[in-house]
Amino acid sequence: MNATTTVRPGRQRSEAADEAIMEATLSLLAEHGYVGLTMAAVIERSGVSSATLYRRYTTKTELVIAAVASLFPEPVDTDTGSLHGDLSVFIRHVAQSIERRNERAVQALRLEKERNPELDATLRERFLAPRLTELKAILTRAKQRGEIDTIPPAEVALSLVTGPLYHRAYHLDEPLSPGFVKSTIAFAVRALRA
Amino acid sequence: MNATTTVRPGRQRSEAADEAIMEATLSLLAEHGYVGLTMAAVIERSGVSSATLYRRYTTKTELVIAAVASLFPEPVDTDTGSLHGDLSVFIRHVAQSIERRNERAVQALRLEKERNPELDATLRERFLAPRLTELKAILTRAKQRGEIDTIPPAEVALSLVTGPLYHRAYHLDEPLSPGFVKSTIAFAVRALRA
DNA sequence: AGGTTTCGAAATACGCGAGTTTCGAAATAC
DNA sequence: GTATTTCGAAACTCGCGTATTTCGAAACCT
Repeated sequence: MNATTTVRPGRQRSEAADEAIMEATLSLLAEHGYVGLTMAAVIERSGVSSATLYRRYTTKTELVIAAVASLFPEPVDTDTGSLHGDLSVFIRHVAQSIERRNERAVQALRLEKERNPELDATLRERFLAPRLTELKAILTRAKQRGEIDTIPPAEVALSLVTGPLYHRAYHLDEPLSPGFVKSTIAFAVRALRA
Repeated sequence: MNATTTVRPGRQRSEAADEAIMEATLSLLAEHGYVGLTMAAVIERSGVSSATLYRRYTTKTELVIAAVASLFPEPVDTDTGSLHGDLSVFIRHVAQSIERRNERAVQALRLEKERNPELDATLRERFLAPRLTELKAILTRAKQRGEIDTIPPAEVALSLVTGPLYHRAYHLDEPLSPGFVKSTIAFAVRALRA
């Protein structure tokens, strides 16, 4: 009924092309970063023609923002009844996300955020906000159960809890093995029980 | 006496130009990343002519590797007599390094490491190795004092101890305030006293 | 002093990436 | 069926980045 769903005459836009473009953009971002991403590479990998790509996104910036905005972090239910259980689910979820492609694509946009406020806002909304909300809920429940005395700022807690995962993956280039994830969980629980 | 110190006839290479090139390269790396770094920008910011730059480094890769290799992490004496004291010095040192330019330049090379083994090796040797050595010494002393039972792998400990700092600086874009650094130190001490 | 090298300034060749356009074929609303 | 729109393929313009070269001036070893 509204403007976006109005059916236009003529041939309809291929949904397969849409998905192929997003897929190619995200994987190329993860591999080569924002500056290293080329429209030509997107065209080649997606198998789409240049006319098709440019009719949807006239600039590279537009394309990247659309690709990032298409990402929805899968929601998680972390309410297990204990701080250790909640953090365990939360940390494993983040670890899985890091080892997939999306998080690498996001990470590759770090320098670009400073130059592109819209990109920065999109990233915060899609990735940071959900994590902060979830962690805040975990801390609130722990407080109610008496497992922690005071609730630290969610942003501080997020850095303490997930920082080690990113460091191992991106600085050391080591896999997030089950053993390492377990260590991270144990340390996070001890840290928050101040 | 050896080949590198042989005095050549004619005008000597300007040491000021050497430093200006390294300085410009590192700051531009931190700002724009490897792909975003251009020889023209190095020439402009360093105030050096293109002939001067290219006589020293014929390719961009060569220039970047030289710039990274020119970095010497300032050594720190972390031996204070207690685990808390040692980690306090260590973590503050890393935090300062992150807020300076060099660490940002190194971070910007993350994607490039995968394509350039020589760069990867240089980075590990200059940045990772000294940190691991220092942390290992801290852990060994703590073990001898009986402050910890077992010595964890140095790489695991490094991620747990410094990961939060990088996360806050690079993911949240928040400053490493004294309060946050203090939290990180407290977290690390509690974590290692398993 | 003479020969050698580096210096800054500038011009140049060359390739690559962004963005546009043209073309004929295919799909679809009406 | 007809008009409209999208499709892939391909050619094209334009600017920018890499790398090279030329030139005269300046610095420096012997």
